Amino acid sequence: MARSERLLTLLQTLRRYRRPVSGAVLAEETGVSLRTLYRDIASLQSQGAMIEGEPGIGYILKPGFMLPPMMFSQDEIEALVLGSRWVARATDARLAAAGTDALAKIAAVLPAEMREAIDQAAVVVGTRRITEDKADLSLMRKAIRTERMVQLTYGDVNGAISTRRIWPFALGYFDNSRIIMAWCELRQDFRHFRADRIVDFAVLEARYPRRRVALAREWQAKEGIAHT
Amino acid sequence: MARSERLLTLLQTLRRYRRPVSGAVLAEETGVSLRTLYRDIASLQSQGAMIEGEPGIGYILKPGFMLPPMMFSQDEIEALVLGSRWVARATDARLAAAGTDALAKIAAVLPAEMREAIDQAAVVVGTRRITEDKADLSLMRKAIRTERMVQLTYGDVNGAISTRRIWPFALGYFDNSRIIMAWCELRQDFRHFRADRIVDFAVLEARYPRRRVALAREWQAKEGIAHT
DNA sequence: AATGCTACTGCCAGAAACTGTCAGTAGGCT
DNA sequence: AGCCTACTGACAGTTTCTGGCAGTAGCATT
Repeated sequence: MARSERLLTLLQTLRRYRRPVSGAVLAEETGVSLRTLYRDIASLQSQGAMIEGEPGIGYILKPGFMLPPMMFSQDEIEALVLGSRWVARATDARLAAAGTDALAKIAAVLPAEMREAIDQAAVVVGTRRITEDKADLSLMRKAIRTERMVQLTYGDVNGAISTRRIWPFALGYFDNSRIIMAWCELRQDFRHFRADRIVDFAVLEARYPRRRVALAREWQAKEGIAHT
Repeated sequence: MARSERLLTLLQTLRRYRRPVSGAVLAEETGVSLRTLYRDIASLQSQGAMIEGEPGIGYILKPGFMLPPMMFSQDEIEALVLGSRWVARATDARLAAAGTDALAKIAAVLPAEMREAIDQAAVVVGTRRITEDKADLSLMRKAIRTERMVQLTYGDVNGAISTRRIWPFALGYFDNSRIIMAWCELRQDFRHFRADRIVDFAVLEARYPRRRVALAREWQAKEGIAHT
């Protein structure tokens, strides 16, 4: 197997394990000696892969993804730039920061002329400044990703405060507000919750009993709202 | 020089030339024999680089960019996905298609579990369906990129049709409309033009005498509208 | 039609890089 | 203290890469 392919295989193998893996195991799985494995790890790290190794423990890959080299057309780059810019402007603080970071990473590897074009791009996003949310939406996104139940304290239209347990499966970014879509245990039905009306919430340890994707599909069928 | 670095150098060299370059020239610039250069070209092509070679002509790199391998965090991937999705939904047809393509390319190289998460992502974009434009905005974007003058036939608020020559330097995507920002020769000042009020336009061969970036900066200073 | 320039492929020997083995240092866990 | 682990250096064998050569074929100009 060619070296470059082997490195991708190694990365894939590392991803499979959630706990630290010893170099010996990785070496056997990729069919290579331990010495070479150490060299491969070093090679991946020098290319930006976030692999951490500790003596007595093993290797672990920080969550995230390594993209192999790929080609984007001018339009595609422009779309990525514009999209990231919109994210940076119209979503919650943490996701916005991630959008800015991603943009910076891409800009760093583009030729100088194109980098300048990005800094002062031909495409501009104009959106009303979004309303601020008290709730930490990055936490909510994590709950959605990991399919965790959420204990929600919510103020409805009339200002009445209620507490309920929900199964959040999607987060919608609309022109001027963020909406959490969830199954509501209280109502035994799908409910939408505006982020700016959330008084407080806590992510519970318990996973909800259904798959997020299935919930989203069912909701889509019921509500008939396009969301692609 | 390591092979992988050399390939990136070759790509960079290819970008510098706008006309077809012979393999011999490229071989000398990258400090390698002609035979090896042919191998390098083949290697780049197999990695997705859009390099075209014709006997008797030379090599030419189609516009676009090759991203080297790089690492994105979970949040950054999510930001890119959400951004592309917004682009696919809220901009003109061609840019929207580019956004979808870029998303597909990224999805194709992510591990299966993550691909599924993208298909039915935890983040959803909700935007009012945009109004349709008669004008082909991809042409306008190209005019902006190449700093070409544009002959514009425009209907103003009162429905009065006028024709003027403008120097377009930016395209803004707002909640419900697209706005072309330009220097207007008729008024000798900056003007905004709503895309849905454009009756017709033609990209002229003549380049306008100022740099797009400079115009954008000046406009920004004058209007004081944040656009980052 | 002829000539010159070019892309592209196969072959082979020398050069370079990679790989495995061995030995040794150092940090974390029980 | 003992075990597991990451990590580094040295060296020989192996593999891959590279350059030169020869040959085929497409494009443009004369």
